[in-house]
Amino acid sequence: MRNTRRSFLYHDVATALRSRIARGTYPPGERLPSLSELMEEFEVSAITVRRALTELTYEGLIRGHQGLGVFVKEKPRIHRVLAGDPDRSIGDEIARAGFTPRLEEVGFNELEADDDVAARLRVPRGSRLFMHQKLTFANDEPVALHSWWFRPRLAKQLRTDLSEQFIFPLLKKRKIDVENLRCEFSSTALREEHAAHFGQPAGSPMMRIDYTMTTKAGAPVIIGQTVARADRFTFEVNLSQRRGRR
Amino acid sequence: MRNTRRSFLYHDVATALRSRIARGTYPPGERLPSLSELMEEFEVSAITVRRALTELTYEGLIRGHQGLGVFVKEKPRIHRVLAGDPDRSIGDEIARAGFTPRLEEVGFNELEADDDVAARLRVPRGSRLFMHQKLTFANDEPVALHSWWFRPRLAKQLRTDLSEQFIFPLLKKRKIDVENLRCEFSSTALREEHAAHFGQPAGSPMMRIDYTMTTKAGAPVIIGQTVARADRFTFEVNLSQRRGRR
DNA sequence: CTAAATTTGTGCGTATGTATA
DNA sequence: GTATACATACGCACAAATTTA
Repeated sequence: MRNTRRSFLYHDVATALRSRIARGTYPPGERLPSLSELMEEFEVSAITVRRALTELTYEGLIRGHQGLGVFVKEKPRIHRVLAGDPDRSIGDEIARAGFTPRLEEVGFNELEADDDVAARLRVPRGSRLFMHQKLTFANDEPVALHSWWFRPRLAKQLRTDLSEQFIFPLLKKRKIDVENLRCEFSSTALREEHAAHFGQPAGSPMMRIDYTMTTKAGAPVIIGQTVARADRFTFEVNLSQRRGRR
Repeated sequence: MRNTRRSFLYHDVATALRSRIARGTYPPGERLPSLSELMEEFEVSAITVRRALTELTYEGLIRGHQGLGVFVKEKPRIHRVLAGDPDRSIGDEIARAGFTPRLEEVGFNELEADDDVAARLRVPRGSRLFMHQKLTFANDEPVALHSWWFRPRLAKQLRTDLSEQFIFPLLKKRKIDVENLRCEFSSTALREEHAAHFGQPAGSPMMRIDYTMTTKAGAPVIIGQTVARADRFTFEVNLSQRRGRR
């Protein structure tokens, strides 16, 4: 008798608020009624309203500020087209969404390949590699963290420009031709080690894209990863279907 | 003074549990200590443990069963390669992940195009269209909902096979050639109207892919959408970089 | 078959901390 | 300093699902 899903209070409240946001009763940027007002209106306790608000926060619909109130989030997403025009960078796309883009190098480190990276780059475990990490901001809010792993030679070749340029335009400029780009999209929770960069609690919903750039022969050249705030991004790819690419 | 992030109890508990799961102290499939045991160990109240568990549930790490306990989720993801080999369907990929795939038609309806669909298919608002919806299961658990919108003519042509076949192999069989496939990846919360299909609460983290199939000239032929459980899927695409595709 | 025990899940009342106006 | 409002945390009660006696 699993279908007799009785309803729960917090769920009803969350649903009601969701629909008000969707239909514009609470438009983007506006403040929601206070906790105590919502308690009165729905005739429930604080913890029930709280739980409903927590859910909507996870969904990226609202954001609370202590002492101020809870606000409906502005919705424009950054629309990132992967492997599109290499002259159009993620910076341009952030600007198109109406935000001011900024770029900040987090680190450029030498390290030894762990199991995961070694397998993806097809180098022996423990090999010397370089990792480059960059944060992108939209209106001074960090929205995506990009990590790239290079073999030493390529790392030295690109080092100076990496801190100021995005990688796709850079590769084009340096005439390093990458024949194939494999992207793996998944959805994760913000990991503890990345939480500080985003100023958000570990566990926030994130999108993750793992990149593998390969030569024509299929040998991996560069691997990378983007961890982006799930509520701020849409990623687009265009696939042309000319004969089976296998 | 925003950097003096004092720590919170529920956060500390969540972090501790997360790391135990990560390092295998609680291996996949195993039961976590009960609420009251965790309360004792961490010397916190029930509500604090509860909130930590709620977070891990949102992250897809654990799953609770009333009367039984809380269990670490088995992690194999279904790895879906989009526009890869058209002979390999999502069913095969579910099987590869170690689950039994199943397919269930949810509906085939005539409807009038709303604003969103009309714009994407480039038909007048209110045009007659057909929508086809299918659920895919892995071990009898619904994991993805696929929706497709067709113009009437195409809908009639494909109708009979749609309930039993996946769309990519079907198009190949019928020699309907689609020159370009645009995929837009985003991350959303499970909507109220879809919650019943998945037997999960509205707001659960989902991945969403919007498809637009176009002819060489760029005219949209079929549009579709996949809503998939974020914790169960990885989507892969392969982009070859031969000359700027614009 | 029934009853008790265990365990998760929902909900209330209350207190305290902290950020903002 | 004061008022407001969100955020965290405690103790308690009860409902629902499962196992065990």
